Amino acid sequence: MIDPTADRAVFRQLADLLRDQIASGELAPGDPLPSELRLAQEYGLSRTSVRQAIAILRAEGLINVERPRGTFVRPAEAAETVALRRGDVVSARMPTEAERRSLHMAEGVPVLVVQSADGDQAVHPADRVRLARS
Amino acid sequence: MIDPTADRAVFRQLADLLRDQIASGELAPGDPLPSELRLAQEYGLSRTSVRQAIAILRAEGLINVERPRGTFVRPAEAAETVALRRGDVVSARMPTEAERRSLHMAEGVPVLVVQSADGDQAVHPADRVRLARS
DNA sequence: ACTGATTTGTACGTATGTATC
DNA sequence: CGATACATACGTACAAATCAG
Repeated sequence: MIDPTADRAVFRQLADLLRDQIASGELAPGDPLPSELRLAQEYGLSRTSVRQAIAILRAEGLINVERPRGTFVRPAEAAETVALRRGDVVSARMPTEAERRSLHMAEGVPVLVVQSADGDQAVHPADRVRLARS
Repeated sequence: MIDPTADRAVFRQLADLLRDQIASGELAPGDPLPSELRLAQEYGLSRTSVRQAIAILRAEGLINVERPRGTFVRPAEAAETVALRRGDVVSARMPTEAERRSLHMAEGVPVLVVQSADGDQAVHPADRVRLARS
């Protein structure tokens, strides 16, 4: 399961394991992950290592942590489609803290930045917006 | 400077402080951050708290950690422009571990996903690619 | 070639706080 | 009110890679 003597750090191994369970659907959107304490006991790790594994999945945008209710597989958001206009240039980056708060964004979600020809700039949460070139 | 009695966690306060220094240019691209030990001593924090602050900036894509050389303000990558075609739909998300390795991507960098009308899908590192609608 | 210092990474432990149930 | 679960913050120890001398 998890091999403390392996080259890969144990918290990375745990993150891999949980990521695989999410990817395979064994852990479906909305499902709770086992609590940190349960995971620590089950795999024989410290709670610190479990939290490092969880932190990886948070940064990847795979889970939501609702303190202190638990940790859940993130469900897909309903995405609105925004039309691109002539001369628009699209980029993506992680939001600043301020942007995350003001746009009510979850962790591990990038922003799409649309720079229009006239110099205006729009910033969209990438989990709720997709861009279409008509 | 950092207030242990404040509502905001000390490691978040330190992250704010460093983020501001990067945003203002006081820490310029390529500049090294003080070592974890130096930061811990300077601000009277444990190394654990310093590492949590650093982790935030890593997830935001603001710094590169080169072990054991040090931690540096991330310089901007040279970005190639890719043209969008009729019917393309653009989204962004964090890469999987496998994608990050195969595309040689730094931490805290999203991918741009271009779904073309014929069903093909292209995945681009968001720090090296921008998309243009002609 | 080697040695020691520096720096980040991993992994453990403890204690306490806070919000939910 | 107690149990549960995540958050914060401290500490220790050792590993691994780089660099200076």
